[in-house]
Amino acid sequence: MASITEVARLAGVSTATASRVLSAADYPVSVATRERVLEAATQLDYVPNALARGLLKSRVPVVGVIVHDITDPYFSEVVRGVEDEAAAVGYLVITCSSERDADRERSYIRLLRSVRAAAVVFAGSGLADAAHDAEMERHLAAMRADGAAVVHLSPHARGEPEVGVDNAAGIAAMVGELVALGHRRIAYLAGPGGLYVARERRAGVERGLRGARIPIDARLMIETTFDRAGGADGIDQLLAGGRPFTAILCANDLLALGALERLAAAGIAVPEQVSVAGVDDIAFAALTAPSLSTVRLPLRELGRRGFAHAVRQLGGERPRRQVLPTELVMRDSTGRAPARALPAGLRPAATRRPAKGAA
Amino acid sequence: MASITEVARLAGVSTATASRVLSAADYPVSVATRERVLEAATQLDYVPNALARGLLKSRVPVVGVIVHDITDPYFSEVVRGVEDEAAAVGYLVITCSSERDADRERSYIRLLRSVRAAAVVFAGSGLADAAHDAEMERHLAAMRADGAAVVHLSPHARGEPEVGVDNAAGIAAMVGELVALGHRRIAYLAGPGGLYVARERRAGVERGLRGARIPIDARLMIETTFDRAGGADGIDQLLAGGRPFTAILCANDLLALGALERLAAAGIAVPEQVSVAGVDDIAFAALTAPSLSTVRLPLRELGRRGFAHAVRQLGGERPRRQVLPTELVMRDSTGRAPARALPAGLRPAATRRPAKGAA
DNA sequence: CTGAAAGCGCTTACAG
DNA sequence: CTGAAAGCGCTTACAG
Repeated sequence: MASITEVARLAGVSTATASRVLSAADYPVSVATRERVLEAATQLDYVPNALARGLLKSRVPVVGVIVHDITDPYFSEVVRGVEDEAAAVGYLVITCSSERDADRERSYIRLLRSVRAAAVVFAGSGLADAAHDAEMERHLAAMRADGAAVVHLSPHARGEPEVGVDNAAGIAAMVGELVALGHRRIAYLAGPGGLYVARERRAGVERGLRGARIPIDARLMIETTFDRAGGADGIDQLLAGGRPFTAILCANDLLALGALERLAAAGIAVPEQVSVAGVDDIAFAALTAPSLSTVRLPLRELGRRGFAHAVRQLGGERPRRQVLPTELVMRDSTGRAPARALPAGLRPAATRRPAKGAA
Repeated sequence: MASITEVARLAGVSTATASRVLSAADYPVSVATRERVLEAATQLDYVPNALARGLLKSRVPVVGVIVHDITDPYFSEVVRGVEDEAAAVGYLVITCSSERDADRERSYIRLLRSVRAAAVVFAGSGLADAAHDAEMERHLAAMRADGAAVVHLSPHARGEPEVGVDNAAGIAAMVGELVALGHRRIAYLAGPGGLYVARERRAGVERGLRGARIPIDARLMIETTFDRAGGADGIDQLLAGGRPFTAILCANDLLALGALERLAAAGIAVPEQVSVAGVDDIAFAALTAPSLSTVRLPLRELGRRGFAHAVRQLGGERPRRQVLPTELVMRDSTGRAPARALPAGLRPAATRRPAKGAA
């Protein structure tokens, strides 16, 4: 690959001059010289070496995005947002699926530091773990000290995200909507208790319940993982638990999908016997049967804004925190509360359930 | 951030020695010296500068993956496979959503070259376009000349992929399965005619049909985009076309999802009135109602093998081409052929359709 | 408006 | 087993 030296030679100028026309946007160079350099560059198919430049600036136009799993539609949507914005300014995006594993996260951060990524955005929420947090804080401090931008899109140990979403308000609104439909016994599949975003959403549910003067029944609040399997498990626990409920709110759509599947398998009609709702509005939420009512999060926009925030940081600004609005999307999985609450209202055929034992 | 110079100084050795213990895996260094260097490195939280190293080797441990859209579950799955394998050897993966747009693809390749990515894997299929192909070939030749690895996971202008899947065999098998279920009038939503993978799949369908001695009816072969909207459009065209059919095979699952939605909206029962099948087996294929019969492609494995192939290329090997097997997954969207074929068998209520006009 | 030269942080012959 | 030195491809004061 041709280097700037070769371009300079072909154009009959010094590398300094070549560099100035090729990268310093507004450095004064005579028109004739400029043209000769440009001509030489295209002739040699010159592609600037970002490593050499990065070595000088100790920063390369690359942003790392730490996600739980790029395969999870929540995260691929956020990454796409980052990518759209990044592409516009010539940045490349590195995807890091950490599986919320401290070791993987650590090693990704290290690699990102080693390539001198200009920015890192944490798309997912932090997992409460003091030791890991402390170490992560050290890494991030080092990155920042080196001039890199760090942006969070979800709550974490070190506080609120630079660009986020009002999880609590969104889900509280959904509680309100369910209450308006006549539901008073609302079960909640809460996601992992250690995840900050899950805590925030749970707080929103409790706020919504309190707002409707509905006492919080701890036995209807189930901790789960954050995937479809968690949704199925949650349903099993609720049915086994024996506490009546007419609606199931899920801390995210994946949980709701799992719940819907499990409910269908048990022959329980949605929304006739139970209403189900989620949070996120991933692409597939509109395609389930019945289609899923959910709290829409502006995922792609979150990614876009997150990257834009990083760019501003890099530019020396101290951009202000942003909270993007959520939106209720009521589809077919929610309806008026039935006369008889589950699990008492279960049809005999559906009472079969795993022998896990009741609470 | 501490440099190797500082580590060397703290350890009381030359940078050459420090470099040798820190990176040259098996260079002979006395145990005592080695320990002092390692000690100094951890004490200073030394993170090697991949840019400096990359500048020397003119290659950085980073792989770019060109996808159509990271948000498409097909591609996020492949990317995850690449990532899993890459993480194991300390490589980072850069995601490039090109939207199959020549300009975006071009600019991504340029950026990838500028950061001296060690490898680039093309996850998606090429789009037939002579001018673009020629330019791409130039870029790739330049990358290869510079020692970078280039791997394709799908057919393209320059031929067969280094690691691929037998698209034609997979879909031909699905045709066979439908024939076994009594279908003889099989419609096909073919995807974009310009896409090599779509051509390959179409050839598979035709092969399957010929194998069953079923004449190919061009009016049942519909060109579409490769997304849900294309599936819906395809259904509209088939219904408007008036040619009888009892099954609809789709060139990918996204198309099948769109078809399923449109069919449901039209009140047509699947599989009672029509069978529907796809290709890919994306995660959601199991969750549709009815669940989708499809040709499973080992997407994650494709990504893994693709990256492994690149690594071998980088190691100077000339690894052989691989074709991964596909697998038929029959779920609930396919069944025995009905007595009356669509669209003649349509219930009156479902004949309403867009005023697009018939073929 | 232009150029000579130093230096970013590494690795690697070359010499000892 | 260890070190001095050159050089990868850029950018940027500094001088003119």
